[in-house]
Amino acid sequence: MPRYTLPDGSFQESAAPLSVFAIAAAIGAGLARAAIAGRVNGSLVDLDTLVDQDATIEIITPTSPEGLEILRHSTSHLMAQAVKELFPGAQVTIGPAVADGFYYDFDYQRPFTPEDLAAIEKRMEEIARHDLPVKRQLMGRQEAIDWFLSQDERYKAEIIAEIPEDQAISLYRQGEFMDLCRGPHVPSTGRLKVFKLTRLAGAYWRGDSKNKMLQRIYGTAFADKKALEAHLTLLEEAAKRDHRRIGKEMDLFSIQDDAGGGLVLWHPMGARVRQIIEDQWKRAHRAAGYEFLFTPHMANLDLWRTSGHLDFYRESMFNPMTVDEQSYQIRPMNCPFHILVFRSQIRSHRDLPMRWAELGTVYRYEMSGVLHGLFRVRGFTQDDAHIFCRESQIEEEISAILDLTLQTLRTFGFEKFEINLSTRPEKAVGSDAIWEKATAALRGAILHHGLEYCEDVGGGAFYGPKIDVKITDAIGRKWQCSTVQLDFNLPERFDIGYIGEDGARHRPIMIHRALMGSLERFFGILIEHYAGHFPMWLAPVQAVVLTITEAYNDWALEVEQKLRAAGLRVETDLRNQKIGYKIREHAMQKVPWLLIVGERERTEGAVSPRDRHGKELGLIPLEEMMQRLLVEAGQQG
RNA sequence: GCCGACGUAGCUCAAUUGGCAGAGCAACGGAUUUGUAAUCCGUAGGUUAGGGGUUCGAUUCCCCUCGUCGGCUCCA
Repeated sequence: MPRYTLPDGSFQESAAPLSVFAIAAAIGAGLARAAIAGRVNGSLVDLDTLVDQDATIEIITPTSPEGLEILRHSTSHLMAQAVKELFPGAQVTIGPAVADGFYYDFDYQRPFTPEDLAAIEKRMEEIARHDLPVKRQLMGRQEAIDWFLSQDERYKAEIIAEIPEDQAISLYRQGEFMDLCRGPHVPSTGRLKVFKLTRLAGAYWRGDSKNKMLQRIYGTAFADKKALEAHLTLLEEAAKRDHRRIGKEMDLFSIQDDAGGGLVLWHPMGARVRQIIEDQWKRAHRAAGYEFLFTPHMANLDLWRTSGHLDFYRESMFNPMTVDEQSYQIRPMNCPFHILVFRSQIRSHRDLPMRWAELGTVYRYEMSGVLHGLFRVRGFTQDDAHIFCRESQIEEEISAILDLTLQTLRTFGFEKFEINLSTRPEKAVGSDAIWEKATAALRGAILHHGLEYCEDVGGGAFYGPKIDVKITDAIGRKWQCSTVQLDFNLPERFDIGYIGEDGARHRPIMIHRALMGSLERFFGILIEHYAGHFPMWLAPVQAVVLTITEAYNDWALEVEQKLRAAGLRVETDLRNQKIGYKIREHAMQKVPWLLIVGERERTEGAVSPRDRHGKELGLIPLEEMMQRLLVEAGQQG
């Protein structure tokens, strides 16, 4: 008599073994209707799985993250079936659920077109309407390979051949369509109601550019129409916030062919924001005990040979240039220079830790196809720093870095963080002991801050463990900017050392870290986070004084001059235009405050402010408004 | 780099099956002196990304180059 324990701790008993579906039905008719799969003792299974012994059972519905993933995975099968019906020669390859939808890769003799997409979607709806049962079956390895080969599905046969021996081969059948899949899946195609094919793309078989290019069709699916619409709205919102578009509208920056792809030109308004960011950064670093360095943009190729970049970073570097018969390399990183500064004299343990920061511009070769606005460029400025310290100082230093990181990110308006600790990969330099110690120190620093984190086992770089911090923006997207990375390699390669208390020479620990990562990318993220509506302290123009007519130019200029003298970024618009026209123009430029001046304002030494939401504050004496603006301009975070 | 889509005035977009390349905004000139998201009139603005081909004729069809956009690990 199996006993089924449910998530709430209660349990169901049954005289005979029940299927997951039957258990759901026993709990409630509503749950049975919503159920698409189950979790039995922690493993996801199909609804018709018979549970013949005691087990913990959870019923999966499309509203849970796992349920949604199953729904999307099943929708990708539905799409594959539609494609096979419409394009019989197409071979199916893989079709997983991904972050916000699913895809399926096909090999077909000709490219699919947007019209094909519409036809596929229509056929999917038809198949869904037929409500075909989706049935799992096991098959012998060779039998499965033979079957797929008989269908001329060579990719599937290849996949099966690589499945570990101890794993069962399962197939899912819906109508005439049968696909290799681990499952689980929804019980029938009728459960797939809300889906949409979104785009076409090329994708290499197994993501390897040496392999054949397949055709990927992306789609998404949701539990209900409302969720799909919410998703589409989010996409629209993201498009509205696109930093490339806002960057152009607000004249912040450009990237032009005449200079080259991935090379950013910061226009005056963008440069203002950058300068504010840099000033803030410098203040915070001074307070945190950093010194600043300036180092060259290129160096003798030998430096990069010594650092090892020439070996392990070559694909990301521009080709060297020849100067006086010597090879020079434009820098992809700043670290070797900081090492040279360290090595320029004998260092004592009393000097450590040394914290050296640099807004260092680096150049990296990115394939033309991956360049993307400010997010993926070929030249960018890192808010880089290197800390040289003793082993015993690691935890304290990392802790201080985390402080500075979170403080900085909060200053720019980010509140939600996700922390990742990456540990020793298989191929690594440095002794197990040092890895062990360092990783423990990183962990300790994270815990010291009471932060939650995920551990990415084996995800570290070969030269040391690292901590990455992801931020969440205003519309819920995640971005990784900050990274703190221990390095056991470079100190070794450059043979740097310090004299310890014992009079012997010791190897310092080197920590690389960047808070914003790339100023260009961070600026792009800020633009999208705020949708161009920068808070006062970051806004390139904080206020514009608008005149009703030319008669008030004198007062407008006086207002501008006074606010400027107080340190505010203010402009005047004296143009002979209607006030509505001027308001519209500066509102579209997302200026936080518009100060309107006319007869009444001049007489009373006042302004009539209008905020960025269109709210009019009425007549306010200039002095009072100036104080308000100064207070707002001082607020960060 | 590879696959696909795209490339028309500074910007946003038109131009029937191949038949004189257009509009709005912006710019410039003039008028208007205006009270909270577009005042009116006028002027100028183009090697239709670049190159080649087919054609009596190409923005339109074909080829090449350049660029932009969406993708190219997310485990059957």
